[in-house]
Amino acid sequence: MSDLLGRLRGRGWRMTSQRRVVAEVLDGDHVHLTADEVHLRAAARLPEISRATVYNTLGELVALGEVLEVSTVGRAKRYDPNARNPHQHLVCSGCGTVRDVHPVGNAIGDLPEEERFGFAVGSVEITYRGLCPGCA
Amino acid sequence: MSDLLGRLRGRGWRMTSQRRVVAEVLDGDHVHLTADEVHLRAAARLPEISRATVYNTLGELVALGEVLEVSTVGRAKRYDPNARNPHQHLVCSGCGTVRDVHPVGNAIGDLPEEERFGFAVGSVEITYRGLCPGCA
DNA sequence: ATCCTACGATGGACTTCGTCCAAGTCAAGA
DNA sequence: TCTTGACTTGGACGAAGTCCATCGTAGGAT
Ligand SMILES: [Mn+2]
Ligand SMILES: [Mn+2]
Ligand SMILES: [Zn+2]
Ligand SMILES: [Zn+2]
Repeated sequence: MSDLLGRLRGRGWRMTSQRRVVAEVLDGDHVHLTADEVHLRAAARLPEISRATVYNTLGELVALGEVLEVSTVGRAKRYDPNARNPHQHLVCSGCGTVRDVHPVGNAIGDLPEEERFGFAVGSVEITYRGLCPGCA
Repeated sequence: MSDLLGRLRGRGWRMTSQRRVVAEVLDGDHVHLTADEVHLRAAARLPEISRATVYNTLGELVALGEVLEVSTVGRAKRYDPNARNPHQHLVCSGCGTVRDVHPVGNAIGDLPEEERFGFAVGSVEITYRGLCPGCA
C-alpha cells in the first residue's frame, strides 16, 4: 500500500485529506475492515470526514482494483487492501477474524469440463472456515 | 426435497399451509432464491403469506440444516435447498445465474499446516466466477 | 500569489434487506 | 369439540448502503 497514493495521483486523482486518511487506514497485513470501521478510524484522524466520502472512496478503490471487497454471510462487506497479492481467506466461525492464506492446489483446474456448463471460468474464491486458537 | 415435509413433521413441526408452500417453492435443482423471490412465489399460491413468515421459515430450515444460506457480494442472501448433496457454486458475473458444481480436488487439504494459524479448519466454500454461454 | 472551476465532500433523505414484537389465529392432541 | 401454545401477521424498527443538492477546495491557469 505504501505506493498507493502515488498510483492514485498517477491515475489523475485529486489528492484530498479525506482520501489520504482513508488510504492510510487501509494499510497493513490481514486488514479486512468494514466501511464503518474505516470511517471510525479515519474520523480519529480527521473528525469531519463523512460516511458518504468513506463509501465513495472505498468504491473508487475497488473499481480501480486497489482494494478487494470480501463478501461475508449476512454481515457488512469487508475491504481488503492486499489486492496485489492473490490470496484466499480463513475465517473464524467464533469471532469473525479473517486471515489471508495461500492454498497450494489449482482450484480452477479442479472443476471438470462437464461441470462448467459452458461457462468461461475466470476466477475462484475460496473461504476456509474454522475456529481460531482463541475460540477453540 | 420431496421428503422434506416428512422430515419436518418428524422433528415436531406444526404443519401449516405457509410452511408447506415455502417448502414447495424450494424444490428443484440449481435453486438459489432470495427471500423476496421465495415470498413472491409463495404468495402466488397463498396470497396472504407475510414476509415475516417467509423469513422465519427460511431461518428455521437453515437452523435444521435443510437449507443452506449462500452469501452473495453485497446483495440479498440466497437460499439453497440442495443441502444433502455437498457442492460448490459457479456464478455468472453477467447475469448472476448460480449453478451447483462438484470440483474434484480436496481444497481443505490444499491449505498447508503453516497457513492455518492454529485454526481447526472444518469446512471450505468455493465460488467459481465467469461468464455463462448466454452472457459471453 | 490569486483566481477559477470542475471535481470532491457533506449530511440528510431514501432504499434495501432483514429483525422484532404485540396481537390474533389455528394445528393437533386430549 | 375444546384448549392451548406454537405459528402468523403487519407494521415498526434497525443496519448497511446509495443518492442528491449544495458547499468547499485542489490544482491548473494567469
Ligand atoms: Mn485478504
Ligand atoms: Mn447450490
Ligand atoms: Zn475466533
Ligand atoms: Zn450470464
